[in-house]
Amino acid sequence: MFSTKGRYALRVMIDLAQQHSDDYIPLKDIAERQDISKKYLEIIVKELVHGGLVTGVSGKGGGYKLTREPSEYSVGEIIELLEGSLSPVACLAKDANECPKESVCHTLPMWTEFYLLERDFFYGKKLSDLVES
Amino acid sequence: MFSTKGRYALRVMIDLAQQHSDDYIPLKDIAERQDISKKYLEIIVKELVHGGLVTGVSGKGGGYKLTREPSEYSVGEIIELLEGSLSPVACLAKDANECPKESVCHTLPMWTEFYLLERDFFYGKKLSDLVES
DNA sequence: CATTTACCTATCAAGTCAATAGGTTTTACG
DNA sequence: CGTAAAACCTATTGACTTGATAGGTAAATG
Repeated sequence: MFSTKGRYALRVMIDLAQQHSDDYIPLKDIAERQDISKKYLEIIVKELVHGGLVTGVSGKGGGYKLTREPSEYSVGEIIELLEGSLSPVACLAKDANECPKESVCHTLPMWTEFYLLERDFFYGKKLSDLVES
Repeated sequence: MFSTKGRYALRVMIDLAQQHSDDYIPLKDIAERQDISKKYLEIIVKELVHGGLVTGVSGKGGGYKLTREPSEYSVGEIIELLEGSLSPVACLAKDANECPKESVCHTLPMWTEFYLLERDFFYGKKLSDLVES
């Protein structure tokens, strides 16, 4: 199951996409609209900034803004940034050390197949798809 | 990510399927072959018994046995029994209380679509498919 | 009656989750 | 220059989950 980090990040991104204004949007406004603690959102938005998905500007009139068009974000990259990996099992995650039983594992082909399916699905979905619906 | 409970359960089921003997297989043997703590497997196998996927017999000569042919088990039911649900989000899980924002949720259709995809995948995969590979 | 096995209850250390708390720095505006 | 608004930063917390371990009881076989 996906945690709130990935799901809230998605909601923040959708919220920003819906404003289609060139202004910076204060986190306070997003938190109120989405009914999520602003303090908790800070943690999540920080990662979005570090990942280059949004830009933040301090001070009065500041806030956050998308760095690209909504159609240029995939849901997969947003979730993967916050959740770490979409992999169903640890041995397939990017930073995994190779499993010694890999060559005799009866389940690895299935996990790999599912992982590809999942990636195709979430990288195929664009942020703009969610805004419109 | 799936936890060890679901993954170990799958390995136990595969191990049992591979014995294709009509004898009961002691958990000790399975634990040694799979290199998993027998004590920990007890917890997992108990749930397989309660779910009716295997039968257990106590005493000398006892152990565990599948209740059906390997081709009659789907991977989905095994994982779902141990992991609780395949749902990517809490609001889609079986015992979920209805979300008040359901009607305005921009992500629910995507989660639902993914959930169906996932279920199709794991219920389509049979235990026999894993044993052969 | 001794051995082997499943079966049962409880406990535990470490980690993760979902926040909260309390600040500092940056910027715009009057 | 001062003040308000905003991002940004570090730390902490309580509850829960994970992945086991411990120590027994009950059942079946020879």
